[in-house]
Amino acid sequence: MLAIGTLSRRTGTKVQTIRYYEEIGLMNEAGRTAGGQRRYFEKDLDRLAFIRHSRQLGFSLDSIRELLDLSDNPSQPCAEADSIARRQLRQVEQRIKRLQALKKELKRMVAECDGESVAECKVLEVLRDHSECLTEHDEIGA
Amino acid sequence: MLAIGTLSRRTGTKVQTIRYYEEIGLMNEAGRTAGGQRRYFEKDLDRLAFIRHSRQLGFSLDSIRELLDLSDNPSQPCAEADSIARRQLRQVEQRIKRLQALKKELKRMVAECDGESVAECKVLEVLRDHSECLTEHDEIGA
DNA sequence: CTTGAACCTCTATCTGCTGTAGCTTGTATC
DNA sequence: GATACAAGCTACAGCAGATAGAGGTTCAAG
Repeated sequence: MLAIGTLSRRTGTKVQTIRYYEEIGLMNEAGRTAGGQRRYFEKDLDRLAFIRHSRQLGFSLDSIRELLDLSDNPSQPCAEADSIARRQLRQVEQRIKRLQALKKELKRMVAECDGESVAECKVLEVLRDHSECLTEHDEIGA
Repeated sequence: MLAIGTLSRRTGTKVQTIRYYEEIGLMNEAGRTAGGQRRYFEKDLDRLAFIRHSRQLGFSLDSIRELLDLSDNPSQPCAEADSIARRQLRQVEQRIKRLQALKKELKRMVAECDGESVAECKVLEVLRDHSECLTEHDEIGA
């Protein structure tokens, strides 16, 4: 039987975060000692590791919920898991694209700044006037 | 005199967001009509445009606050604006790096999936076992 | 003068946690 | 068995950065 702190250490997850995952139904409700402390089995550790790893790959908690449901029913075809992963891949690719546009613009901004007074600062000038931008960047980098 | 809806349309900012910016002190408190509605000058529009453009380039509201302060005092040297922009550039570059590692891993995941049953789904398998990962990805893409 | 779009305030919600306060439990050591 | 104290517990507040809705008021065109 594992205490919550053990799961925490072994998965690199904050104790509060584990309790939070239970609260939102991502982790099953843990068994308790007579005194009310949570106790876990190895399978709970595996589930938590799955969640953390998915988070590291950028999946939302909702996507992870779907993936866990699939994982719990091993007889279905895995097309759905595949499509969730592809969706995530597309999102990551789009974010990269947007960030690269931002990077280009920021680079140009700082390259043109010659350290003169704020009055003629290129950085501030560009921020003031979007029309000076060379690239499109209409969405906020999320 | 411009109504809040006009600022909203001309900058692509939701009305609530403009009020939110006022609430947190990014926008100055607007003047009011006798009936209590906000009214703006062109300079407020410019300030809002500056904020939105900075947000599109990924600057945090705190950074924007600093940039606005600088912009309001045009006689100082612009080294500080420059360093804020450079910091932002570094952040963007790091995010791109992390996302590219994720992309690589996700690509491999979906490439190896052959549509068989969930039981042998590569996607789920990789999520279950971090040691199958080829790339490092220890931080969550933010 | 009437209509109705646009405005107002206030509060709640979202994502994904993280931190704090104040108290209780479990376990190792004496 | 007593004691110390790390680790657990609940409950609630807070972060960024908005966004949405309820329920009511104002402005401007016709």
